[in-house]
Order: sequence, then structure tokens, then C-alpha cells
Amino acid sequence: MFEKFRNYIIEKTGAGSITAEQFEFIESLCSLKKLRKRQYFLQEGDVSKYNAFVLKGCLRTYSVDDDGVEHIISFAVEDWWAGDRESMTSGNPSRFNIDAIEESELLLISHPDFLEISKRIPVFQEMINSIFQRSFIKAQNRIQSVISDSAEDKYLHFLKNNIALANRIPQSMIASYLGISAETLSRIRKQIVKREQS
Amino acid sequence: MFEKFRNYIIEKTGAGSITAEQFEFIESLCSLKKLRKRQYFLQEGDVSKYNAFVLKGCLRTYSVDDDGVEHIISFAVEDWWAGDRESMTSGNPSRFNIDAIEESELLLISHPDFLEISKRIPVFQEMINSIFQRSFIKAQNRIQSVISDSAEDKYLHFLKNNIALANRIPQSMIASYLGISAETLSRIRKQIVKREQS
DNA sequence: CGATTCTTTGAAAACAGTCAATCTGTGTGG
DNA sequence: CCACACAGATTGACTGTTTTCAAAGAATCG
Repeated sequence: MFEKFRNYIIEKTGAGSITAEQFEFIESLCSLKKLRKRQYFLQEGDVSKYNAFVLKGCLRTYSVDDDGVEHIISFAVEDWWAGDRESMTSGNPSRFNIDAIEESELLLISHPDFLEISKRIPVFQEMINSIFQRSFIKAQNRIQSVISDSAEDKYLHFLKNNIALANRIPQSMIASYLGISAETLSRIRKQIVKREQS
Repeated sequence: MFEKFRNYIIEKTGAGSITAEQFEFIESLCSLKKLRKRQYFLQEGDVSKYNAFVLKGCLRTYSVDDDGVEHIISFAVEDWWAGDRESMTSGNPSRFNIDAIEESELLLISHPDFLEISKRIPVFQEMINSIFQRSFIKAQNRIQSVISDSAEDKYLHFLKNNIALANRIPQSMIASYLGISAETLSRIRKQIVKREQS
């Protein structure tokens, strides 16, 4: 059960950076959670209490606007994290929903436990920090695309950077993630295919 | 010259967290840089080598698309940082330009020196980490706005979160930052004023 | 001032969104 | 195993928002 998580940590921190006892400590604070497709992990208005490491499946974080339209902020597949950091650190209710778009398995670590692990195990802390740095850089790149590109270029940019995601996520959700309508994405794809053929 | 920077660090880390010697160490690795309005701090294609702490003035980070249109990724005013982290950590040439939109004064710390400071002074490291966390959260919120909102709502969202910026930056740059045209922003503002009057 | 930069305005065009209907594929229960 | 239901994708016609281009109007600064 923890093998995947151990491998992930080893890959991120380097072999031997974390002792067997430290692994046990970390794992003693983890709990396993299974989600069915469409099941919520976090609902708008609730306070996000757990960091979720995705062992299997796929989660989406999204907001719902006044017209009831969903806007997907992020996806989390295997070896990625989910949870609303803003709500977690501030204790305020979340503006986001997080649910499973596939049958999923998560390792949960509560926010206080997460802080404790980080305090006790500096390399874990470093790992988390570098994840945040890269997340920030990715977010900036996404912002660049979304403020600069046409709908088609947004899609091509997405494909270039998220081929794996593109093959397991419904098109309508990709559209939502890109901030365009599902119909527009459908027409864009048609165009691209047509162009490739000629 | 370093007073502003010291105050910033004290505010972020808490009084007494950093000793006089540590401050001196940090400051021994800083250099002052003045930029005139419109002067580059970083040009596309160059490798970003310095973290810049803004003592005075305002920088913008932007990309230029194939049509020559500028797209502003971020602003940095007093007590904020600039530099392309992606280029800095990877050593690859930057896709961004950074220049001064006001007469500015920066404290520069080279990337290696920055790492050294972080290594030697854990509270400095912590400060940087919490900055990244908040930057990431801010970036996510911006993404939400930019994929969900109409042009007007993007502007209102910007105003709500960046009143100070809104009052010192040309409208056309705000438009660029929001991913809308300067003309559209002008019309939106007119609408808002008209509505407020009635 | 005079020059430059920034903003506003109008008209036309492009782009993307909406709505509604149809199509496709998949999986489920009878 | 079939039929049906359902979710997702596509298509067409229309609407609406935003962009583009061009020109004129403020504002700012040396």
C-alpha cells in the first residue's frame, strides 16, 4: 500500500535520504481513502483538512460560478497531490470542490501531521518546497498561455504539456480547464484533423 | 540602503529570528542596481541569474508573442521579488522580458548566493518557502479568474486584489495582464462608471 | 509648449459562446 | 444478448462579446 508512496519520495529526495524509521513515522500518519467516480473529496464551503497523495485514479479541483458552470482549476493523477492549500493554511472554507473523475485511491495526511513531518524530516520539507516551486512555475506558464493564446493555441499548449492527461480525461473537462466551451474545443479538434489530412 | 530589506525580512521572519551577523552575511552578497524607466532587467533569450528584491519602483515580467504583442505575466513593486525562477534553476534562456516601468532600485542576489543564504540561514529559507506557497496560491486564484470570468469580472477581480497596483500602472498594462485588449478595458471602465452614476 | 505616451471612441470583423438537436459509444439491467 | 439509458461529442444556426484598425482626444514630462 505504501510502496508507491515510498518510491515517489525516494525518487524526489534521492535514495537513502530518508531512513526506515522515518518512513514508518510518515506512514503512521497516513490513511488510505478510496473514492468512487464522482465522489467528493472536498466540497465547497468545507475546510480542506487533508493533503491527498494520489495512488491511483484522478481528481479534479474546480469552482462553480453563479450560473452553475464548473471551471476546472487543476487535475491530480498518480503521484500528484490534491487539496486546497489556501483553505488548509488559513482555516477558511474552501471555494473549490474536489472530486474523483475516476475510481481513485488516496493517501491522506492531515495538515498538522504534514507540518509535523516537514518539521521532523528536513528532506521531506525540501521535497515539498521544490514541489511548490515547480507548481508555481507551471502555474505561471499556464497563465501565460491562457492570457496570450487563442483557443486553439491553448489546446495545443495543453497537449504539448499534458499528453498523458489528454488521453484519460473527457474533452469537456479539458475545455473547462482551458477556459473554453466544450463545443469550441470540439470544433478546434475538427479543424486540426482536417488540416493534418491535407 | 539595506534598511528596507532588513525591515522586510524582520516582518516576514519575526523580530530576532536573524542575528546581526546573519544580516551582514546576507547583505555582503547583495548588490544595488538602479534601473531607469523602460530599462531591461532581463531580456528574452538571456539566462536569469539574479533574484531581484524591489526597494523602489516597479518591474514587469512579460512575453512577446509572434505578432509582437506583449503579455504581462507579473508585476513587482516595493517589497516584492522579480526574476525568472524557471530560467534560474534550469539554466535555460528565459522566455520572458523583465523591465522597469518606473525608475527603480533593486537589491540583487545571484542564484548561487541565494541558495547559500538559504542553506546557512534556515529562517530565510522558510521565508522563501512561504513566499512560494503564497505565490502559488495567488497564481491559482488568478487562473480561476482568467478561465472563469468575463472581461469585466476579470477587471473587478483585479481591482479587488490589487488596488495599489491599479493606481500606479497604465491601464494598457492592466489590460495586458488580464489578457484583454486595452480598448476593451477602456470600454469596461466606462460602463462601470456609467452604472455607478445611475 | 511640443513630443510622446496613454486613453478613448467608432465601425467592422473575427472569435468564441449558447442553445438545441443529433450522433456515438459504453455500460447496465432485464 | 439485446435494448435502453446515459454521458460525452459533434453539428448547425444564432447571438454576443471581444478584437482589430484607425483616428482623435487627454495626459504627462522634459
